[in-house]
Amino acid sequence: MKTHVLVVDDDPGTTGMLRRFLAYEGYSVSIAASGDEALTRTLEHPPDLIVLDILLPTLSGLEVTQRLRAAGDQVPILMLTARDSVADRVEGFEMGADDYLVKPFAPEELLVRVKALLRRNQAIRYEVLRYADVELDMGTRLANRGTRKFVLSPTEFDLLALFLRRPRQVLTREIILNCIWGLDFEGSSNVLEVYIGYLRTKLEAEGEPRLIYTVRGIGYVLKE
Amino acid sequence: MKTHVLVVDDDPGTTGMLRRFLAYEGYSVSIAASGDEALTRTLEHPPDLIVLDILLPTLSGLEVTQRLRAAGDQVPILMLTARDSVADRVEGFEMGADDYLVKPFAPEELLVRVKALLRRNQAIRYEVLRYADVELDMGTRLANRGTRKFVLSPTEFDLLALFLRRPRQVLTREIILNCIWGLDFEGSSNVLEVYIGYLRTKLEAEGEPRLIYTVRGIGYVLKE
DNA sequence: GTTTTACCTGAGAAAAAGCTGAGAAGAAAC
DNA sequence: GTTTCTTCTCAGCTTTTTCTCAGGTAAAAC
Repeated sequence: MKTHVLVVDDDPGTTGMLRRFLAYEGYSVSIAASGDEALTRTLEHPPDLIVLDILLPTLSGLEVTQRLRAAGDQVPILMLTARDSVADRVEGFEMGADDYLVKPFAPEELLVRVKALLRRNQAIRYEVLRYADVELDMGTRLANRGTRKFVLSPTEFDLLALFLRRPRQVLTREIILNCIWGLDFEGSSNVLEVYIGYLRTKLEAEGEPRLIYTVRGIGYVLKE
Repeated sequence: MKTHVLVVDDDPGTTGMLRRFLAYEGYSVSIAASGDEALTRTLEHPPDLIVLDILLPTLSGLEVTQRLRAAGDQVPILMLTARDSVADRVEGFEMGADDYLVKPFAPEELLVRVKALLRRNQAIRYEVLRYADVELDMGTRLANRGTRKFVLSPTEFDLLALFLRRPRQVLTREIILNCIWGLDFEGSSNVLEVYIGYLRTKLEAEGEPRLIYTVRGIGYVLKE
């Protein structure tokens, strides 16, 4: 399946050029000429990347970005600006754009940035964490131990991911609390114990051997 | 092994100050005065974090960042800018810097950001302490003498670590009590003797030769 | 050789740390 | 509006760790 790029611009010259150029480079391309057309197309057929002009009819590129991010859409966005307006650039980043390009630009320059964004995004999207017979797919958010699949709540998921990124390392309670709950000090709460309990019942069900060990007075480890 | 910070600036005043300050805070510090020196040093001995001035001879901080990121290096970068230039800031983030600080800055402020970046990246390096045939892994918290593994309680662990950091050196009872128990004076307690005993039974089990010797009237030594 | 001092060690009390079931409060889905 | 899911707190319980005590042993002093 080809990587799909949505190009949003109201100038037919620009869109035509980008369509030909990106198609030639092996991408499948669709075009939108206005802000709300961009949103509609994104909902109908989510692209892998959006090239988005700032100056658009109906909704500006900034507004499109803002709405997509508000809806939780993480698609990489490459913004195009007519002039090198620092204010626009800053605002764009604030809204959640991932990169910028100033018009006029050389098509090769756009290609470099498109590739960089896709690489960055794919690396994150398709990461699967593994240790022993445990797998955690960061894309689908599914977990399994051997053939047994199980689902995790958001916090359980983050916690397991943290352990899977540092197998065999003892993670101190302090580090875990800080990474997962953002707590800088250890209060009187015992959330951590509770969530370790939750994770164990899911991770070590059906009499499977222990994977999360407690290191008394320090924290916990993931190990065989 | 200490966390390693590379400071890149062409002003000897700044680098000298940062070297002393960061060294005092427990980091190992190296200095580069130009952009390509920074790249060379990073390749030779990858640091855990880079403090990078924007204005540099040969290659600017922005270019250094760009090249490192292009090479797939994910090391956290803290940028220093002479003035609060929004354009520089945006460009810096675009290139892949992780945080920035406007000169002049208070050293404490830098420290806060350095710590935050290191924590975020979890670039905490653990060392393995060794003496004779004893190993103590600070990351996994596993101890072994030769092939025999054993586990230690938190206090036993701290005590053994203290000895392993100063092999062959006599540690006075006063120093040990202060380091491990935070006691400033020697009360009527005999915790120290008890814990030396615990450590010996674990460290010198199965007829292995003595490693912790008592120096009567003074304290204890770790030696062969 | 005896006394004194410092240290060792077994037993067990006290304290700390961690586990788990029950359930309240809030958020999200229906 | 109701139901479900998620997060978090609380309280009782279990386990481990820490520390004290008391009697014993070894080294130094006399």
